[in-house]
Amino acid sequence: MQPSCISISNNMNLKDILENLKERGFRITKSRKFILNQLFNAQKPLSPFDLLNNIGKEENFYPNKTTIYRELNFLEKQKIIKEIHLETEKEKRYEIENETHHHHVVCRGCDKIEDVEIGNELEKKILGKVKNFASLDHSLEFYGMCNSCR
Amino acid sequence: MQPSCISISNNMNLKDILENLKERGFRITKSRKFILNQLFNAQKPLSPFDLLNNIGKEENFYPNKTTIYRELNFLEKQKIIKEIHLETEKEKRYEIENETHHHHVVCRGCDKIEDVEIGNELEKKILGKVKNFASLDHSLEFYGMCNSCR
DNA sequence: CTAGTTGCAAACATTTTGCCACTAG
DNA sequence: CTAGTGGCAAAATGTTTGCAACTAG
Repeated sequence: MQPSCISISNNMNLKDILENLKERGFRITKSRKFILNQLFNAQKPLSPFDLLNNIGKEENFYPNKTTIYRELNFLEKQKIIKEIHLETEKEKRYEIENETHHHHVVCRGCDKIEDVEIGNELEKKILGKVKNFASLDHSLEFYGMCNSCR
Repeated sequence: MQPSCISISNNMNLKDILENLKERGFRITKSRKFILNQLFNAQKPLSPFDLLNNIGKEENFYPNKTTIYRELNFLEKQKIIKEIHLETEKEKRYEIENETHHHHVVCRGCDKIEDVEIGNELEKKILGKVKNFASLDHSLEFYGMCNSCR
């Protein structure tokens, strides 16, 4: 059963998200809660590898690698999480979608990742530079050396 | 023999680049010329897959897959080409480095890729948004539907 | 009960490595 | 001649698939 469309309003918490999924016929499972918990508590976007690594640290529950990948794809399709591509690594990363729009800066030294907000006005100016394309989306990420690494 | 540092000045042509490499102890080989030729003539950044596909179309010369990857890495290290990451695909793409700084817009429909220039002023404003990081670099790519696809 | 979910093994796609042979200069 | 380069097979990495078994509601 795949209900038509989804609209996760901004700033939903973990409980709301799970509730919303349940109403739409999906289940609340351990893996689902595990991944969402991890992403909600992480200070930065997590990769499948990160998640696999964190398995078993909090409770003795050991989901399979396949489950992690499948669940991440599912949550992305539901627009609950979003994919982040960083040039400094080949793995994808994911973060909770329902946050204010932001970008990231990655330290080339220690791989630290911080959020960067550039403001609505600048965002609009940037998008305004592209002509003849509709449904325009964009990715903007920064790479540099943080204070402690240089 | 790996000479210390390189500075490819802007707007070098293929001959200059090869000359520069030769002076620094590297060789002018068929694979090297093949890849650079392809990248110079392409209308968009090329992936290893694209290059492998174009093998044998112009001359009967059949470099190995490994060679393509190795050469791309070499040329990138020499700052002759640069890597482009597009969210719509998992392969890396490469383009000649010595062009004016620009970004890309990718059509989600037909995968067409066009260059986007946003101007020095805006570039500076964007970089100015990141504090406490040095040697700051950034990637900015757009994704949307082109006129013919929507 | 039953559709959604999981585990396992195996397949896949992309990229890298080791090692030896080859070649541009 | 010799360091730089290339070919081949195999490994490594990250992700997906097929299928049968399991489970939340």
